[in-house]
Amino acid sequence: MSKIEIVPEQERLARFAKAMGHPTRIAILHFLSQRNECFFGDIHEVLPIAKATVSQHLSELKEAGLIQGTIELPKVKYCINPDNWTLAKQLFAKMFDDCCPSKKNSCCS
Amino acid sequence: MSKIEIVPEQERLARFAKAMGHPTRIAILHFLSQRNECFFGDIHEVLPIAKATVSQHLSELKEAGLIQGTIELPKVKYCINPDNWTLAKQLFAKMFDDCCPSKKNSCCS
DNA sequence: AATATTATTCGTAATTATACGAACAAAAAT
DNA sequence: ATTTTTGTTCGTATAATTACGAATAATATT
Repeated sequence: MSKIEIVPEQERLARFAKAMGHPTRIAILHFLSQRNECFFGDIHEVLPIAKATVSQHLSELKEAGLIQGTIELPKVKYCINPDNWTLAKQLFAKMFDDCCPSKKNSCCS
Repeated sequence: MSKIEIVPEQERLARFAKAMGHPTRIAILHFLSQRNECFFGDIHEVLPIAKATVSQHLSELKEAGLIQGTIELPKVKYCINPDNWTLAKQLFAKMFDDCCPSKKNSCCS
């Protein structure tokens, strides 16, 4: 049997998933998705955690590519990264459509 | 401003995402999605890691609910958990549809 | 120049994740 | 009864994550 080779697309999907793998970061993404104006302070204000921790979570989301931040002194404005958001959406959809229960002859029959 | 409350649905989504947040586990899910028969040995055979590690990754996926394992002595058969697979698919889709770039007046305009 | 505002980075502690080989468990085959 | 087959669990080492307060940076305001 040939070995599994993990392709870049799978690495990317795992990276997106990892970034989404914390309740606070899901909450941040949801919050960002509901607002036009999204400054760091707004996000921090509604979360029960220290600002250093909020900043860390935002970094994780930013490094994964799911959000982007722009400096608007003295504030920093965050928002969803639309291109990568679309990419992530597609990669997840592809993954989930790859298999059951929609597909016949699946392992889940 | 009211505080964010993380709802169970978001906890569940984060749990799914966390389980998918490793390239090896993405590869395992993809492998399972492509096969009818999925024994532990088949999975281990195609991965370049120790069986103890494979078992750990399968546990993580199982505890998150994405897969299920049934004993067929002396083997263990793994497959996608169809109900939770559908749930995960829906939760991710809902998350990604919640926001841009499909939505107008989004934060990403 | 000094102070205030805003958010990141630093330093650190505690927890969790990842990986391995060895030991173990359970039943089938000899 | 012993051996073989198949996976899990144990013990352990290393790395990464999560969280906090304090320190810092960068600019605007006074």
